[in-house]
Amino acid sequence: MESTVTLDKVAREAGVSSSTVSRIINGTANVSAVKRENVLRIMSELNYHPNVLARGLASGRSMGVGVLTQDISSPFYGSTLRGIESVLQGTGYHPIFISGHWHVQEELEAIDFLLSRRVDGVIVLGGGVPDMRLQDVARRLPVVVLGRIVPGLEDQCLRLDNFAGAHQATRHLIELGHRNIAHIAGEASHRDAQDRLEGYRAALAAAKLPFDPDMVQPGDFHEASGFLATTRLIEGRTLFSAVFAANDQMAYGARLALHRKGLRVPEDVSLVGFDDLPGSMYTTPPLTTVQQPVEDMGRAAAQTMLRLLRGERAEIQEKTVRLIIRESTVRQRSS
Amino acid sequence: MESTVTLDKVAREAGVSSSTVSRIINGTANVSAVKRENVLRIMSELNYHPNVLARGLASGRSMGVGVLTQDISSPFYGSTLRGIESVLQGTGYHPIFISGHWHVQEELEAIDFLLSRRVDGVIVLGGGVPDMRLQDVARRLPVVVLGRIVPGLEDQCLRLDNFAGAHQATRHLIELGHRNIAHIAGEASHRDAQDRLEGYRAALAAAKLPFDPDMVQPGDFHEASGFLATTRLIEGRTLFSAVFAANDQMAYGARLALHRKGLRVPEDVSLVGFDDLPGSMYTTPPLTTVQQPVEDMGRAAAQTMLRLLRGERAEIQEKTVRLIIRESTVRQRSS
DNA sequence: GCGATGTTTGACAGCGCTTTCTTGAAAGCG
DNA sequence: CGCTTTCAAGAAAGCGCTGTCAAACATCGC
Repeated sequence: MESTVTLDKVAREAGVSSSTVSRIINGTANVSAVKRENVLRIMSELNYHPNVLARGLASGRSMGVGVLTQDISSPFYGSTLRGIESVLQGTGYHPIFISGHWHVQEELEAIDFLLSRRVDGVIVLGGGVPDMRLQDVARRLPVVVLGRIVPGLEDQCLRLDNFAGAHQATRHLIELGHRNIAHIAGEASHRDAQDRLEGYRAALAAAKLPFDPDMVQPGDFHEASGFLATTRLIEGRTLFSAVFAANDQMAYGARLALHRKGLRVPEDVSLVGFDDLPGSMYTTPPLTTVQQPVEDMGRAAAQTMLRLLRGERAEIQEKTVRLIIRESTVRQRSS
Repeated sequence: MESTVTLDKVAREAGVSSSTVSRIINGTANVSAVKRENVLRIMSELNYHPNVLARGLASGRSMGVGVLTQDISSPFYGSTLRGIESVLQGTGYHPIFISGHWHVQEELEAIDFLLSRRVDGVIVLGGGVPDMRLQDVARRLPVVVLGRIVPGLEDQCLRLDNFAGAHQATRHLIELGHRNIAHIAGEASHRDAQDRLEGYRAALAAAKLPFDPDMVQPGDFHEASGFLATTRLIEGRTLFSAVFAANDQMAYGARLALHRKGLRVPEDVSLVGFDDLPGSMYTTPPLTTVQQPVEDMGRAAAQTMLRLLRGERAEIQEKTVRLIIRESTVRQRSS
């Protein structure tokens, strides 16, 4: 095994000083064409790859962007990560992903980890890290936050209008003639879940429909909870002709519960989700849902981060949600 | 903003040398209890966090494990990453994920990237990096490979028996009385896809059923290709009562195509997938599929990596696939 | 042809940590 | 009591790179 090739070795081999090689690599200053050619040739001959650690230590910039996500395997966050990755690609910066699993303690540790890793910036996806901690971190390096608004960092936060999305979804059902619309709520402690519930209630109110607490079943954003919630709904005494689930995963669960009970979608019950996961286009029937441009948001976050890293002002443009009407919703049969 | 707290600062504050502080942090040598207490106290008072870059540079170990995946947002790889993450958690090592997108060139660059990042080990998930390159890398640092067998590195490779899985899946359909079983193949260049096709053929042969090339439709492991393949199948002249898709995502697509054409699953057509993605339990009907213990494999890979990093021998235990019979397959009605 | 600019290049001091080597003190021994 | 052994603790030399500074060299105008 050849011992590691260092910049010094390249310099010696090329008969120039290490500074010169460094300059060639970084384009920090002019270097005569002859030397440049020569050094570049030797670099590739020796298969030289700069030591990122040393570079980071010397320059103070690690070229890493910390990304605090919640669950790397979640379809929802996955798309966002992909968006971030694709923007950072080729910029010299690299994302470092770490998951908090919706666990404040873990998230805090993750942030410490990223800081000790000397990342140049941090992108935070949702989660429950106290605002104060984020403000703190933001004082030291660029921070971009997705999915929540941190006071004082408004310019670097991107949040979707969950309220509007839920409102649209519910109104869509109302316009189709549904009067008894159930809602499967998300994890009650999540801001997103609260907003979606509010959107649902507001849409009912706007249509002068009564709000029935029994029509709202708690869930936790996972399939199983959607299944259970729907089962409770069916077995309960209240009648419903439509279900609005606070996210697609719970809508999947609901779909199965309805199927189990012999209820057809959309003939017997209309179903709407939220998120527009990649798979929602391929459920049977394809799911009507509120599209969150997740990958887009990831891209926007990364772009904003790049701007901040360049010392420019953050300039994060609002993303809007959009109801995607597919085949899980249909006009209520006049009964 | 307080300037960064360095080890030296802690040492000065505590009235000891930096060596001593280092020793306390790393437990490299004995330090009198009094000093230790004092230093630890000061460390937390100053909120000191070691600079990982400097540490890596000095010690030669970055405490990072490179993970070359293909698509960070894929449900399949996502679970594996999660497994890796969970095992590494708390060991001091940290995964650094990078995606190759099934693009040899990108994968090669990703490996270079990881090496320049001075990771202490590399876990490779499938992909098309030439064996030679991996053998090369393995000469320099621990390598664990999932999803393929690299000659010379057999001990550090973990591959599932795709052939057996496909064989089981197909046999299951045959045992249910199906005689005309179609197959939606995966990306032809993937070893996994080839093996699954072989398993399918072998099962047919074992049952003395004829192999009809028209019954095999090409796909690319994504939903859309499953949809298209199935549409072709339905519109083609060959009759079939069951479909075995080379992965779950294509099975989802197939499911929808059948639905569109008014064919019911499983009443009219039985459907089997491969992978057992988290969502497959919640499709309608729940999908019969071959379970790959993906998260498990991720864990196994990470554990093996840890062993290698400790200088122990790799000892990667075989994982087996298992057919999960759910509700998308049913006995062929005697016609 | 000479001083005044401007540009390329090398020497060298860190970046924050680990680790070897050394020292000094305490402990052990006959 | 004088010696060796043991062990905690400090000094100092890097790890591989960047970036400042100043020297060296080339270019130009008059």
